[in-house]
Amino acid sequence: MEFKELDPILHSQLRLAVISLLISVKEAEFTFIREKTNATAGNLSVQINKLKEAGYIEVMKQFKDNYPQTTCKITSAGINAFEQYVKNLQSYLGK
Amino acid sequence: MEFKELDPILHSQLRLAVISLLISVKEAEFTFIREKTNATAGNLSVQINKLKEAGYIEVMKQFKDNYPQTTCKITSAGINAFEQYVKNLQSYLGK
DNA sequence: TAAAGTAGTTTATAATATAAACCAAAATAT
DNA sequence: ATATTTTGGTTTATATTATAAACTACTTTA
Repeated sequence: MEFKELDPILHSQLRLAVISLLISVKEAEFTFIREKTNATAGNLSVQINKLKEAGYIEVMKQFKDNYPQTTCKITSAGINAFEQYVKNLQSYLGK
Repeated sequence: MEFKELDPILHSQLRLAVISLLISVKEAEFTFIREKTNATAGNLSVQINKLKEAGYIEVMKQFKDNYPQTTCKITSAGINAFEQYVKNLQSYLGK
């Protein structure tokens, strides 16, 4: 069995959680992601930016009820990267 | 679905590969692990030490045919940690 | 006996993760 | 009305990690 490369963008607990979440819900607000992942806002902000930079998510900023609102949505590149990551990870977990 | 904590000792590509390997072969020499993982010797040396420090592997040093020989063996704590890691990882990969 | 190879370790550096500090505005309490 | 707290973040500083480069110590081969 060969050990496959693990995409360093996804091989991070918080970024993996964010992508995992966005895979299931398609779209989510910053605060929702923060709650689900138990991350600090600062850390989440940084990691969301890296996922955006990588083209794995799309980030939309607007105002909702007077407050800023950041919404994230997974891209097809993000879905692909996640699927490949899971596949490659099998080489480390499998029998 | 809750995102479980991922043991930081195991959530590292190289260390995970080493443990994965040792789960399957029980005991392996440094050079064998190096070949299987395609790691540099320096990096492998450091990561093996961290796994030893964590009590996940046992490291034995001796001389074989005039050359130093480092042999690694997984401990029961290592097996447990790996199993828990895989289990927790499911919360990120699952449907 | 000089050069190249084996089997690593140590150290320096680059990349990452994380929390702390900060910012701007809105809501609330005094 | 104005001080305080809360919301929803971002930026920056720091600690941790991963990695490669340099080094050690010895052996084999030319």
